[in-house]
Amino acid sequence: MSDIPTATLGRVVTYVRVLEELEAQNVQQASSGDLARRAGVTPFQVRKDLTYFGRFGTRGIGYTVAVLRRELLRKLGLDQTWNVVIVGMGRLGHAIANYPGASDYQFRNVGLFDVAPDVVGREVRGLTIQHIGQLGPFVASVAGTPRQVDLGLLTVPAEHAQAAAQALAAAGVGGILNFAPAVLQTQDLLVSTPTGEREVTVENVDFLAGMKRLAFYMLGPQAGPTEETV
Amino acid sequence: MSDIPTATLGRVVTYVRVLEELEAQNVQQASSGDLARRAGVTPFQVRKDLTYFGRFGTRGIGYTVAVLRRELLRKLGLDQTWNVVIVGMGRLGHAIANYPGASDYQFRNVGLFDVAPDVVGREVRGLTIQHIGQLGPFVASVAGTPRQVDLGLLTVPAEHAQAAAQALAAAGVGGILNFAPAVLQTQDLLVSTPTGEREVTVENVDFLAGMKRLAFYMLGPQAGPTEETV
DNA sequence: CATTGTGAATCCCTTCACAGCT
DNA sequence: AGCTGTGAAGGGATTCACAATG
Repeated sequence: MSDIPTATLGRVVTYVRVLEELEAQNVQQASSGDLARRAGVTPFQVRKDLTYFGRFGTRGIGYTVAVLRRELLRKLGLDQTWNVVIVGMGRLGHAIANYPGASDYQFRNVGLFDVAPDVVGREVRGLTIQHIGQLGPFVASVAGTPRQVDLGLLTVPAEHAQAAAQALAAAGVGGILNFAPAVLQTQDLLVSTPTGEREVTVENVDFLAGMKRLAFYMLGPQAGPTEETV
Repeated sequence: MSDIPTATLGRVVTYVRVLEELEAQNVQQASSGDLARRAGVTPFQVRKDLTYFGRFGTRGIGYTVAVLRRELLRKLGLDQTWNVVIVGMGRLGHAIANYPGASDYQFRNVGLFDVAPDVVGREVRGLTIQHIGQLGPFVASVAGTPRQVDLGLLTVPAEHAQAAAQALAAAGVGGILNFAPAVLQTQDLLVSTPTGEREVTVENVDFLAGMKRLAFYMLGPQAGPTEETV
């Protein structure tokens, strides 16, 4: 399934967002050029990217916004519900737990975890923050598909990221979105699946790195590339 | 200056972090293999990436941690102070304003902005949140180098991102770190420099997109690539 | 003798031109 | 006539092999 270039995957996620904007504006048809302009890429790129997922357009006309959106959501797995836990309920964890739009797209917070005694027990959006030690038993107790808890958001300080990731993998969480400025050593992060063990999948979101890249561009005489997605 | 591949730039920022970890552990020498392991890349990649910035190693020995770190920081512009404003003081803006480690690396918050009357006037870490209308006059009043305010962090809702970005560019802020799930149309975002006008430089940090990519990988039978940096 | 620095080879992604539909 | 879908060309980035060197 994953012979899709990761760059393409990132852009297709953007196209879905653009399609939603168009739908909200009651636009029914859109050409690759329309999508390209709004997504900040070339029409060639849009068409090529879409071919990885299927054939959705009508020659001479373009794409039907609602159809393309629905199809892409399905192919991306965003038409189903994904259970999410957050590990690390500091300010960032709180911000994300409360983020509007995270509940769109079927991402459902089902558990919040931390180690600090003064944080554990507090309630956020109807969920009680649990101690990280409860992660394993909690995941085992959740009913869901395809696994019980699909994604873990890691919002702990960098020095605890590896240990927390280990706890997530051990609990059976298959994908980690890592907000900590640290490189997770995935060879240690094994998660068991029906077909055996595999390394956990990690995506990093590092805004400090983004600031540093920006700073570097600011150095240049005529400053670097415009628009660069992390 | 910027004939450096953006992929390389992203990794070099990671190498700096790795070098800091090593320095904290009192490690004095490190080979490309050592760095590679900790950064999650190949030794080839480390060496090739470093050649874009200069020659730092000793054949047969490796790199001197302190020297390589210092040199890279200098080349990346991270040995100087960068003035930062945050536009959008919701939960995310607050989390970032309070983020520990953002003050390392010479990123200094100098101004906080929002539109909501109940937010304007509040104090965060010694800074009073100002109304977005004050952005222009405020930037003009700041003394700094190379420009007065170097970076703007955009943490407003997606539907206001373009307008807020416009305000930042008009005020003379040359680089924007965009946290909103929206594609900024940079052709409208012109900032004046000593050598004329140029488009503002934008980096996007989109954690919702990261979750969606992860969800897609979770679909695959044996799940996609491990470690993928946004 | 271990490790760097780097041209050359390879691979992958982007760009393009155009054939194929509607 | 217009726009999609795609094989082929082109360009970058990664990988590699090895010469250079403390």
